[in-house]
Amino acid sequence: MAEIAKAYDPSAVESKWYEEWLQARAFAARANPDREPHCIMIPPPNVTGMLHMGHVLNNTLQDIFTRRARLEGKEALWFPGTDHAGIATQTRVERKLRAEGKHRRDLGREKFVEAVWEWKEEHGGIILNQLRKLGASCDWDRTSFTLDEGYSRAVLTAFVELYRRGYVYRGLRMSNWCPVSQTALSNEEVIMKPQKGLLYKMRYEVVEAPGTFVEISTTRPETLMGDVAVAVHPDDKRYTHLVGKHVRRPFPDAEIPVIADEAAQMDFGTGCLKITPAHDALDFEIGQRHKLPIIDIFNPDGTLNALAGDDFDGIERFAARKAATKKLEDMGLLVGTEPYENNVGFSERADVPVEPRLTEQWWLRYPKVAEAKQAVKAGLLRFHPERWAKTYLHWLETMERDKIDWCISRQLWWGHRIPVWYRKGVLPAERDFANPDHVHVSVEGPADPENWEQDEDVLDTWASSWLWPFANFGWPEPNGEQARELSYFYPTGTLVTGFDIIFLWVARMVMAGLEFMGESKKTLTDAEIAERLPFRDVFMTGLIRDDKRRKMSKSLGNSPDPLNLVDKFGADGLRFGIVNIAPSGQDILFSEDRVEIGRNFCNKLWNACRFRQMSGSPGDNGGLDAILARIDPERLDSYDKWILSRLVEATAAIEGAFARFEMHAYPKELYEFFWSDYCDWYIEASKTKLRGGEGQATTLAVLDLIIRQTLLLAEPIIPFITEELWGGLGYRGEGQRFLQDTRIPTAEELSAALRAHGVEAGGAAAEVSRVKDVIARARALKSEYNVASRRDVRFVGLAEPTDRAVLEPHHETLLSLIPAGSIDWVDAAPEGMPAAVTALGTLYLDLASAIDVAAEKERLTKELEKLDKGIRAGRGKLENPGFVNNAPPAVVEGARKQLAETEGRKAELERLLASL
RNA sequence: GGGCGACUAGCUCAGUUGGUUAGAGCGGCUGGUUUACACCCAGUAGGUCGGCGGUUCGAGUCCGUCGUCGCCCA
Repeated sequence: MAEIAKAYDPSAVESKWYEEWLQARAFAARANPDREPHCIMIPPPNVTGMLHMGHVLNNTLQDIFTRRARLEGKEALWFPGTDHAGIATQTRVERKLRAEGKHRRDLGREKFVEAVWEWKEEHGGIILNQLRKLGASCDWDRTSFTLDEGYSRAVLTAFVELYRRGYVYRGLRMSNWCPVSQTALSNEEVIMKPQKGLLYKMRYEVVEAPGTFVEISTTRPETLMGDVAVAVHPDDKRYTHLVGKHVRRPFPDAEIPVIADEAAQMDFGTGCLKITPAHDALDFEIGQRHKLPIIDIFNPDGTLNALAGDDFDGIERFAARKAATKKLEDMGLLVGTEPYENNVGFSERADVPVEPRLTEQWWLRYPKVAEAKQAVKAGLLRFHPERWAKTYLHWLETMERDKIDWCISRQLWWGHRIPVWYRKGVLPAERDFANPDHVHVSVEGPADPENWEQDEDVLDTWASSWLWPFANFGWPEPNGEQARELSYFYPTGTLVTGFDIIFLWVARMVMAGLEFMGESKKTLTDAEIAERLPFRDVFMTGLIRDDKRRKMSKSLGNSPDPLNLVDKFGADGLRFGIVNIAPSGQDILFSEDRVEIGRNFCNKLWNACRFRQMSGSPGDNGGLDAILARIDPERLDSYDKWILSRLVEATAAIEGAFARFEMHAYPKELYEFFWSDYCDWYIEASKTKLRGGEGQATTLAVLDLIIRQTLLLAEPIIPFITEELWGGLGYRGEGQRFLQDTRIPTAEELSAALRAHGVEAGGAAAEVSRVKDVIARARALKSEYNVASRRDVRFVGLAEPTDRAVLEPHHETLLSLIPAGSIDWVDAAPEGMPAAVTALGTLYLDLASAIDVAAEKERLTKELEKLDKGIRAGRGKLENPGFVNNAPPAVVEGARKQLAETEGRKAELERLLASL
């Protein structure tokens, strides 16, 4: 590096290095028996999606895990790709068509799908390029897409296999219908939202007793045309006499029975429930129990049909609600309305209320549910933070208990078309799924396609992405290399994802892995579960919100474009910032000023290296041993030893953070060590030594050693700046291209290397902390007397000989760090000077002007009060036999020491006060 | 209705098997262009750790209970 600029400018550095990494294929990984495998599968973003802050956090974490693994000498694969996002993508293309006045049906299936592919080629992959800007170290040559040919084959194979194994069936059932997308949805794609609406109270006349009425409450009067009964609770004495009788449905005019069913809640409204089996899941069940007819009054697009009567035919459902209310009112049947809040299911993509609708769909009974639970219970699958395991288990248990199946068919064209063919000429009503002459299910399709018609529907996107961890390695028919990779990289290491898709994706991937990664088996042992799991650890990130706790959304305009943030803070700065503010698994309150710390840290790192460069000519930095060889252990002072032991500690702390998946602790530890300890104290203390003299070479080597390890510790989080500095300061070893080609020394290895070189780093901490105390108190005293900025002040010191002996070697450092012009040690307390009582004696500030006795008294008294509080606490403890007898000796000893020190300071303060 | 979580300085959060006199960043205030860094440095104010009770020699940390807020599932 020629000369380091004053401020770090990320933009040039970042694009330069990313280009170099790509050129060198630095992120390529392969099955390599010489190394431990480490594999992360990217949660595939929507192919036409754009990068948002959630992606930034999520992918930064994946990159951190991947880069750290590389530095640990593992074969690290981060597998990238995108999913086809059925509804989202299809909707976007349909919107474009609509702008041209066209509908997808005008194009026909084939042409429409072509149009979507064109859209995908044009807009797809943007998000992957955005990830490159972030520094993502994916093995890009592997970039996968869920509609790729090989991947599609896996999806169809899974369907066919599950059909053969009895998990997949076709059924006429209540499903969630999105009137905008006009497709069924799974439960997981329906978002419950509390809605403020009205509870309509209306009355139906009793047929057998004209002139008498029953009152019914409903939130959806527009469905009354589909009513087929009124239900009351069998124990409800108010209505016992009506059960078996009839009420009049006002329009279309009909007599419908009053039935008794336990599902009717006595305390809801009047206790009378209108039953509309075609448009409510509960009503459907009640209808089944009582063999009631089903009247579907809705069209697929959410308008009403002819069955609702001429008045309503073709009317949109919310307009119909108003019209029905009006009509009830006109007929004198509307008793009243009251404000009411209830939960309404919304389509995740289209954000409109879903209609419960009776349709024929393909369903999947979840496989390996027991094993999916066992995986967590046996500790084979771990969630971080751990509590998500409860959410996961709870969902699986509900799934099992309520026998909730997964609706996997979608009435779309963009996706994997369901590999089922129906014999032409066989009417749907007569279709026998057990008869292979009627229904053909296979990946290849029938041998005589002219006699068959393929199912129109496609599969849910999640029914393809749940195979992600193994379909990407060529399952079900991996070629030789893929087979080696599958057995090498699978099960993958850590899945990094948001808790919002724990059911949609995480739990399903687990079940898919358990079902397919190995021969078909009904039940699995723990050992088999361990082999088949798609990943061992699931790291859950929080949701990013704005600083007012609102979700980030386009409509609110509170969602910053990550690339703008990259421009502003650098990719490194953004990465550091976002990980630093992300608490473990909780919502993250994002604001730009909270990310500044990342940019600032990079600048600090940059300038610390700049300082090193300006402090002396480079030495051999080509490896840890080369640097150690430049250190003369005899010349290390306590500051050197202290910072080296802190380096080992920081290395260990970061190792611990990774081991425990405490990612928020990682940037904090780095920051604390490098900024607070190294820059604020060590560098400042080393400046006197760096001015020249025999120790200079050793000090420079210590700087080099600290920076080297810091760059290695920091690279996973800030890869660009570390790469730049790594090369610039000559750390690149023989034949190495990048920082990542170096193995990071563990804390143990580092401390062993230091010991082997004769450096005993431990033991200096206590001394350094006392010296720091002296400096801090001297600075505070200066500040108190408004001479903080003066470098020439004189201090007079009074200390026990042992304490003075400790301070003696630090004389120059004290002068430089306080700063002070001189410290003169005396044997008797001087008069008329304000004083600071430190851990190593008392320092008097020699002021030219007279001391303000009153102010000094106040200051000392205040400090005395603080000490008294501590002394009371300390004595309280030590006078308590329970504490002395029960607490660990080290704790008791610590308390004694502290009390003694505090009492010593107190005595000194009292003496000072008395002397005033 | 079932479940999960949060409550610590003005704000956002650390605080790992209970053990010094509870910390950081931002913000506030004071003073500083001392040749690494104003994306900086030094100093400083600010907290009955949501309330109450319990266990313990010792509780921000464990247990109970109440309160407030958030999320998930039905």
